[in-house]
Amino acid sequence: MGWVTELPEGYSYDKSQLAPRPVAGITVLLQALADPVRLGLVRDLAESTEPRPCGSLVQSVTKSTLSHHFKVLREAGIIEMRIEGTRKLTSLRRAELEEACPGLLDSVLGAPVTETAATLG
Amino acid sequence: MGWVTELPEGYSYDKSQLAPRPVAGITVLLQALADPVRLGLVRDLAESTEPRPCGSLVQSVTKSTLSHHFKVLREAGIIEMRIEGTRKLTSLRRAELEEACPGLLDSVLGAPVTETAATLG
DNA sequence: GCTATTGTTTGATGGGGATCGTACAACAAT
DNA sequence: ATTGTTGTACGATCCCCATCAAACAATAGC
Repeated sequence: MGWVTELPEGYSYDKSQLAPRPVAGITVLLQALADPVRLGLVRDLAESTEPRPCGSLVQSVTKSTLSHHFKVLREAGIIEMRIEGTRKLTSLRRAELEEACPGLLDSVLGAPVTETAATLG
Repeated sequence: MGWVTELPEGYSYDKSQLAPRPVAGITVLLQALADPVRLGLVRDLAESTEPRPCGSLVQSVTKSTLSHHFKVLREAGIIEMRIEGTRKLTSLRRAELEEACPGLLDSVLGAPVTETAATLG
């Protein structure tokens, strides 16, 4: 494993990202959901009962951008990931969200899809 | 009323702001609520049954900034205002919000106040 | 070893938004 | 008219964020 000792310049994965975070406060939650791409991700995740690999979701955006959005959702405690081979399976943390802010997810998911990534830019 | 005919340079109030707008789509709604100052305003409005003048709410911010936030809330269809003398009385549009996105306002108002303007901004 | 796949990190860029100060609008009252 | 009160518009500034390209991390399989 030579790569562990020869990192370019403080470059490495942040493995703590895999530990699910506590659900954030209401403002951070709303900020995380108030983006059309992220809301689309959450909608897609809500529709499938099984956890899904990142790449199987919305394509209107680059991998790096998608990874950024996943990070925001993770840090807000909205989603969690687990490694499976070279993939990371993502799932909604419905129970934790419901406990932290009852009704929020349901009301957001129940709202009509008015804006998409294309609509808002 | 000489002031009506002698505007400096396209400078005038936008009177259409007083006509209540239709409640915006979910993304715009969430964006409007995802700011600690605006969320504080909404909380304050929700606590008082009577409409309140703008100046009687949160003071952590300048008048102009406050006016900006009210504009955002108005354009999202979250609040409405009516003129009374030199004041403008503001009120939450609970029924319209409930119809557009059932449960959203209740879940947001029910969430604990974790972040304030001081905490985040 | 090498290669392919999947996701992350960094750095750069562009746009939007929160904030403020200042000037103005609109009305009330004297 | 002048003054006071309440809110709005404009311009400037600053900071955050969404986006991308390119390089890397980590695993799987040959």
